[in-house]
Amino acid sequence: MRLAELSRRSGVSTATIKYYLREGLLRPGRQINATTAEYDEEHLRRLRLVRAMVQVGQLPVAKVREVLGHVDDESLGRTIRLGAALWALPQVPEPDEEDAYVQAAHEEVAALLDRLGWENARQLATLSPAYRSLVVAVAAFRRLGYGWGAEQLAPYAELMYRTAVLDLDNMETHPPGAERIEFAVLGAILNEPVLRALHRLAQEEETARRYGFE
Amino acid sequence: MRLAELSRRSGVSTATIKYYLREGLLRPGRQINATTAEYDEEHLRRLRLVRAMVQVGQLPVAKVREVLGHVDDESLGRTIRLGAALWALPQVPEPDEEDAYVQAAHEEVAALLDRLGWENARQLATLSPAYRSLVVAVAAFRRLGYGWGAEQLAPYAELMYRTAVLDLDNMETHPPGAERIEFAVLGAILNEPVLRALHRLAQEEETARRYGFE
DNA sequence: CTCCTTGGATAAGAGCACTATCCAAACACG
DNA sequence: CGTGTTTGGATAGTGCTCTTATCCAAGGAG
Repeated sequence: MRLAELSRRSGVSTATIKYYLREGLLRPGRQINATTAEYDEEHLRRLRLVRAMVQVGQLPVAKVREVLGHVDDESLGRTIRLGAALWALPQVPEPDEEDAYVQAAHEEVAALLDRLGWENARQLATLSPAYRSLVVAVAAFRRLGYGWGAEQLAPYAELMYRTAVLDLDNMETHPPGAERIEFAVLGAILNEPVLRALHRLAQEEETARRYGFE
Repeated sequence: MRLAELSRRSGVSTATIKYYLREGLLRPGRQINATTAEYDEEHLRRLRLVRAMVQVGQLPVAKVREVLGHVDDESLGRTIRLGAALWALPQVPEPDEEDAYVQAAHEEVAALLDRLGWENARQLATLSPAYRSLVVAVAAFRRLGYGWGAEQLAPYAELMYRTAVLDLDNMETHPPGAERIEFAVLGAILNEPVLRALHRLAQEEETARRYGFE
């Protein structure tokens, strides 16, 4: 298939496909001659994956390249590859460690992990971007005068833990192999919009149940 | 307090504060004379709120203005004000209703709501941006060949429902009044990063438990 | 009186995701 | 054949957003 057909079947303009090729999100097609290149189903699939990440997952193009780079890196073990891909996801800006609110949030989050018995997360704490993101968010709440402590966070954390269990169960229904990582990464990226949407829908439902539409 | 002090206490540069003033995110200070204006604690609070929305909540500045506009709109009832603010949050792009994947996703999501007995959400379906976001995300999965059906979504939805119950319980611990809406909106916006971070942390924890670190 | 600071207006910059324009090579078709 | 369209690659430009820089006249501090 040539570029024009790839464009038609994916619904992405040729100009944008060229852009993705330049950015290294898509491998170049098999060059037939100076002015023609041939693309295959794998390109189409990859292109749809990129689109899903960009449009639904709201990932910046540079991040997509980084994530796909980890997914494709054959030199790494599977778990590491997945982890590396997930850690490459965009995060909130670096916290200012001098800030008193940030320090308080640090302690709060550490206490939360202890209370939950998340030993592994506790060990990864200084490294994990998710940990830092949590600290930043908790600090933002505190700065505004709302106390989010381990006590309030714990029930949310329990629910998220059960969500993560679902995620991994889900992943294990797929046969191991190269595309399992792709599925896992895709899951991690596209699950979040799904969860967010479900969360907002649930909020609407529960608000209506409690207070009606009035 | 003058602009320079507002800047110092909030950690936001004077240039950026001026920008927010221009954009109408911050009410102008009390004008003392031609070259001096006086700001108070309320300005500082609002500025921190704006910063939290922009930096932690990742809201575009235009959305922040819109959301705050709804929060401040005294002419509306409280529930409506909250709803309007939440519906102003950024969503995924409009789905292409012609697309077969989108149509299939529509049916899947409708089936899900029926199965869950979310009558209110079902009624709001055509209006709610969250519903549309869900449809888009599910369609993206299907386009890549992964079937996300009502069956797989239901357990996630249950967990999100319980999260929403926590949200509202949490909100009700705050005394009713003007700032309760601010708290609710803030909660809706800043909760999401918190949930996302907890979710990722939980994934890391569970992955490590199942597969170890390497 | 002098020098620094203030707030407002305007312009400038940087980053991102695309999009439009050219171009020469190559194929399609009457 | 030849003529007109299509191809992929290179380059530059667009529109948007958030933020910063530059000017400016008026005020205030020492």
